[in-house]
Amino acid sequence: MNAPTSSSSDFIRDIVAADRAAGRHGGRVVTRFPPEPNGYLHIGHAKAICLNFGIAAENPGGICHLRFDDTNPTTEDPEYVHAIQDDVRWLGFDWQGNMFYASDYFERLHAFAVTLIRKEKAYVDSLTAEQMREYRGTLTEPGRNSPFRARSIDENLDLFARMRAGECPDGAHVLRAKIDMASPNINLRDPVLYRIRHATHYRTGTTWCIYPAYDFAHPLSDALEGITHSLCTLEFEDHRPLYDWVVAESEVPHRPQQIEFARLNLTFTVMSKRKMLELVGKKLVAGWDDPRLPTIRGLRRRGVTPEAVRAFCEHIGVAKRDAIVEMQLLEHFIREDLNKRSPRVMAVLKPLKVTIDNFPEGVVEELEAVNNPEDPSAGTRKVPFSRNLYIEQDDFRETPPAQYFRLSPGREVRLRYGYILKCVSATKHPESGEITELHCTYDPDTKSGSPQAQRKVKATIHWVSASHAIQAEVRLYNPLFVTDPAKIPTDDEWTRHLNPHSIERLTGCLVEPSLSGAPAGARVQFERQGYFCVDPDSSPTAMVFNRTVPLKDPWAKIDKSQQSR
RNA sequence: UGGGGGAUCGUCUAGCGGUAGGACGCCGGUCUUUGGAGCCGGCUACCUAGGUUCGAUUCCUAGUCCCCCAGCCA
Repeated sequence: MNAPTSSSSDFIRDIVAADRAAGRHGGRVVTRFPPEPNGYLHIGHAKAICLNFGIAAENPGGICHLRFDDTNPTTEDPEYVHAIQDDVRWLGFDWQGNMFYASDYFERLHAFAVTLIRKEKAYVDSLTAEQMREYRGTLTEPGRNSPFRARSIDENLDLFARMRAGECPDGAHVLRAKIDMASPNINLRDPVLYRIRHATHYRTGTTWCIYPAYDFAHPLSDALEGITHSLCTLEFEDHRPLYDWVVAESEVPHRPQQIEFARLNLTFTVMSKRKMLELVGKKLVAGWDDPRLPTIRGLRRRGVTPEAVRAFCEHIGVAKRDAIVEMQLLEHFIREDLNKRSPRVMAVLKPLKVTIDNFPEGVVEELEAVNNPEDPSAGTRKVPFSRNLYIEQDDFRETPPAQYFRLSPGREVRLRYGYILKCVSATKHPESGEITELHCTYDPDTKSGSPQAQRKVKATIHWVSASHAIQAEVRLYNPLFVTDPAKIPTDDEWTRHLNPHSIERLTGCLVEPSLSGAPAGARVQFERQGYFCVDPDSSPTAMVFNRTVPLKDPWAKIDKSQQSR
């Protein structure tokens, strides 16, 4: 009992393992990731991707297909098809040539529909959408049979042919399964199998004007591809009897099995395509790759690595209960991953000028800095040190509170990789009283790493050399919502709950010169400021950095204790 | 008062009749030539009520609460 279990174990993997052990499907395991190309992939999709591709990879000979569920011509676009492939690949998965489109099955799907009509398992209904809704009944009342339900096979065949031939306007008829209008499961009350849509499909053009519905196309696509385990989210549980009905009545040789799991929800963000589309459409975010969005592209632009996403997905597990995962958990995996791979550099977000009065003018000393204390192989670099520096405004207090060990008049701190610095005086703006410059002295005997550098001071601060530092803009990304979306009561005007400070732009930041020419996507950790990623918009003279994980002020404890005094 | 699902620390998850485990988070300590890192310690959970059993988170019964379903979306 209570034996430690592998992190990649869940009820679905148990089912798959049991099926293999029982020799079902000839011991084969074939899964699929079936997005509709009507939007960009997000972290919720990443969960499904990791699950489907993961299960395939764990089972000898297992494969996972990528299939575009493109059965609705009005919402789909090749832009999404490309983006989806790109994102799946970026996440590190390979469909090994097994990429399919439901639209490639349209002819075969149509043939199945004709077969169903011949078996009197499907009929053409000519009720309007509103009438159909009335006939369907409610959750508590059974539905009634459509007056068209009794049409003859020949009439149905003829009508269905006319539908296909384009003789009927949108909405004139639909093809419905003949199941049971009194079923307590509403999905079984003669669901629509085909509808008329005079629209141009991004792949089949105007070849078709009738399109199969999800409930018809999906199970048959699975069957056609030999999918063994068709994993989908919980809201399709009620569709499983229909899924099985379609597969059974269509008499396909292969019987895939639908298994449902809970979709991923994250605090302080949205995962619904509809809402994301609204944010993008109303320009409340910059685009699908806005780093505040939980899209794969947004995460990527923020500097999140595929390894971090996969580690997160593996950790959250797969279960049937509804869950809302805390954003901090995702951030934990991002930090953990970045911590190992990000070189540390010094940066000053809110600069305060410092002049070292006893350091000669015009002299530049090269100090050696460690690139990554956790990875010796990352090596070292030279950082220029001179008479004029900038430090972080927060690293100086004119009247230091208790427990504040950084600079203040008369106090000493160590400059990271450099010398001990002593503050002599602070210059103030004559009117605002704002500190504009610090005059300091340094102790030449305290160079970092030198044997004489024994003296200890209470704090170490970071800095950049004024004449060497490069200009930067830093974008700080905060939670998208002020209130957790799960707690927002109504659906309308939900965008009012967006955090007005979800992005803060800091211009005039300074970073050390080693970052000059850092490519877009390069990840760094600014000493004490967090993890940042070079944005594609970056220019060599004024770099743009996106923060990957919201910052918790490391000194907050001190400041808090100050406030409460 | 229809049908389908689900309830374990604040959060996510393990458990399959035998001392309720892990992770995040939080709290405290420690280290310090960055820390938000590292290290050490602590925190809090089986929806309820019955029953079966030597023993129930696990099995049974009855409740309670939560989620999903009435698109010609997927």
